[in-house]
Amino acid sequence: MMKDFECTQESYAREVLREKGLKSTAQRLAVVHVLHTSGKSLSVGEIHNRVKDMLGATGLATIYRTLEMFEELGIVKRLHFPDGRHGYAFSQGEHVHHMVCVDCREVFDFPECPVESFDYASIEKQGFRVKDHFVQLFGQCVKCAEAA
Amino acid sequence: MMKDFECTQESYAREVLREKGLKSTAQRLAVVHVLHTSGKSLSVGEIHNRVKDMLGATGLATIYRTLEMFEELGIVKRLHFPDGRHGYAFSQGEHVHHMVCVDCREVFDFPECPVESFDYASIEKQGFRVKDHFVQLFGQCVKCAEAA
DNA sequence: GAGCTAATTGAAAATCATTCTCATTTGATA
DNA sequence: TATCAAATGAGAATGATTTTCAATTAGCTC
Repeated sequence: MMKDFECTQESYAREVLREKGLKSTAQRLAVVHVLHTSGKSLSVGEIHNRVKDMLGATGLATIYRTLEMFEELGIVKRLHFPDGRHGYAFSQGEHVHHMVCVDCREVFDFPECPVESFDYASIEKQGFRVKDHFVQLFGQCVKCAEAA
Repeated sequence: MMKDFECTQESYAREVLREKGLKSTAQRLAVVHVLHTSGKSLSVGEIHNRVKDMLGATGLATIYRTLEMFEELGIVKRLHFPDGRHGYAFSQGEHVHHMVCVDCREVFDFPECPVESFDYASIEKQGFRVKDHFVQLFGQCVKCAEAA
């Protein structure tokens, strides 16, 4: 039970989990595997289904718990879609932002942060202290552009 | 029934509604009023409560319908919070982004768009055509910084 | 101002998403 | 391999959102 599908991403997750004294369960590694190999962002339900394909019966609550934990650990990133839905994508801890194809939901990284270089002067003048930011691009990927 | 609380923002909303052939109902104008005067982003439930204070019994579904419609019309903007919740803020159609105080949820605009000036070259090279973006800053406003 | 009509609403049910509870199982360590 | 806290599964509970449909109303027209 477990292994078979081990790869760099799972090792990375194992490492982060160990550091925090958390257990590397089959379910948790399966979530990493599913998100990493899918290449696109997935909804909670999709993740649940794919994990069930790998492991058999798996509680939905476990998926929720795992995703919440992984987000805090920086292993996954929650994405918001224009239609109000959201999904999760694998993310190896670094500061990257994502572009999402609105058609196929595939996720692409762009490591240059558009906000990083932005001059906060006018904002800080109002006394607002910026602590974090959320940036996400929407568009259409090559494949979907061609298909259209 | 209606009026009393008419102001520039309501007029603006009326105008947008008329242009689209939609009706300016008391409920719709109340949503505009509530969002505009609150100055901060509100959850659907908060909006519902405040509208009920103004108008008496009002269906929650109407609030949902109104917010969805207003978002399409550019009258309100949906904001996402780090904890997964979301809220709505008044927005007069222009392209602005928002900073949200994570403590009091007050919303501040910043009209300069950090992404606008960003060089998409490396992205477009991948064939990805950027169509829209979502940018939101999180931080702490003066009042909350002082209170802490 | 009254009448007409399509758009809008309220209320409750239905659906969908998320969290909680608790008995059972399992990973990590010794 | 025995131990035990951590993690899981199943389903109930909660919360958010959408749908349905009969009743109401805004925006005409006269």
